[in-house]
Amino acid sequence: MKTILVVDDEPKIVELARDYLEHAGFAVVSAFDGSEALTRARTDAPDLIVLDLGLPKLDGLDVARALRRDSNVPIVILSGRSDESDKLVGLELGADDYVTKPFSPKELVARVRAVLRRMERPAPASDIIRASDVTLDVPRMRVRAGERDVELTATEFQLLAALAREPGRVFTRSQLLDAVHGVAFESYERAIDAHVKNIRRKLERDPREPQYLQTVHGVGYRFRDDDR
Amino acid sequence: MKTILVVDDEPKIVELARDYLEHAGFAVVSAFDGSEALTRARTDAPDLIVLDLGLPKLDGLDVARALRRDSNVPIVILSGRSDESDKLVGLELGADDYVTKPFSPKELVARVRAVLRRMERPAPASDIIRASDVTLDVPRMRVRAGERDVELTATEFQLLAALAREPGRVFTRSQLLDAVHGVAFESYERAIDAHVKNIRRKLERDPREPQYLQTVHGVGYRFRDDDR
DNA sequence: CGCGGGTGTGGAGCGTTCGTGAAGGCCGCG
DNA sequence: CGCGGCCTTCACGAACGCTCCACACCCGCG
Repeated sequence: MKTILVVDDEPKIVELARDYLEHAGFAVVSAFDGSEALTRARTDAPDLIVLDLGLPKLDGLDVARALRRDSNVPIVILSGRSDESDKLVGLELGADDYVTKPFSPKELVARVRAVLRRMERPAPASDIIRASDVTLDVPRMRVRAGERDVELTATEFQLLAALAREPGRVFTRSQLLDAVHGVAFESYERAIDAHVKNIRRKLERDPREPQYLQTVHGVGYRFRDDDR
Repeated sequence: MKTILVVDDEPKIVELARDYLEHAGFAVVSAFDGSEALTRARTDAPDLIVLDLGLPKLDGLDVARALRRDSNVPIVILSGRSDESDKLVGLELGADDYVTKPFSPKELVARVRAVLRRMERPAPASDIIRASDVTLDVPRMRVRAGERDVELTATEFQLLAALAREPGRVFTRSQLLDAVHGVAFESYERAIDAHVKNIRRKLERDPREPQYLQTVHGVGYRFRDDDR
């Protein structure tokens, strides 16, 4: 269950928010001034913070800044006046959403839900290729080998993706050319060798002893298949 | 002029509310039990409903649920008992506000006004995009990078928003054109380059070493992804 | 063990893609 | 009707990376 920290100096606002948020299935903790907010943020580790800007003593802006310094917990701003809020809200402190008073509690709940949903982005599984300890993130065009990030060019990425999609399967140079360009692009097949060389240089720990991209003499290349 | 439907089985309450609401410039229709309330809600299409929970026959709760099924007309609950149970129940069915009896008619008017005001503004569709230390306030079309405010044109803003919504993801020029114009607007794809150049000039600390808008050679562009 | 074809590698060449400044055109505003 | 923004388009130079080559090395087979 997600925990929400509600910060406002007006108890009625806090209670209204608490009612609706708890009813929506959240656990709610509250704070009535800035320093209390910072303490609670540390101790209760909320998943999201609803923060009023007009706080006594420590202003909401300062609270937000302080929070941002060592965490990026999502923040939903409650801004008092809608005119003043124009300049301050969100921008200066990196809030994730804001609601202007007077607010509908239903809207608050909706925005809290929306922000939380936005935060969890587990990247669609189908767009991720895993093979051995190498991970390809296709939409981001990124590669990780173990703990290292690897920078590949577009063609190198496509070539590696084609191989890693079916670990163990052997691909001929011609097949790999097809994967890299569209279909039937006539060219020097040994260009593949050059790409493999460059991928190995960036991907392999010891390029002279390739672990991932294996050569199949007289046929082509394959990606290492762990369970075999 | 706005029409308010007042539902209560006690005529004195209805009259009290009617007096004050009409005086405040609303048209008022009334109903004294649940089924009448549903009929009037359909025929008179009120802009807001003031609903007592303790009704004979068809309970206020059931009325509210029935109303919610095919409309989202705002509802202000009049709860007889001041204990918490009614309040929670009211929340359950998505009331927009509640007033506990005995109530001050002035307070009722104030709440009705507040709820209607909220409804008019179709919820300041606040949407904030945060990526790296760049914040976009979409409804206000504002951008802030670190401590600096950045002025962008409409097209530049949309382009940046599209990229920053999914940090790290690589977009082709064609996809970005779609994001900027409607669907499939035919034009020179490299117009995107010009926009990227202009955004960089305003956004980046050193436009020759872009931190935020990264180019992916042969593919397109992406927004920096801090946490990989 | 020797031979031939296949593969690894560094580097050069060159086409493609990108960055940039500037010019043209559209549109809204005064 | 003129002016100023803004988007688009173009041209040119620079950067990038794909291709291709030359040569060394390796493997497999007779």
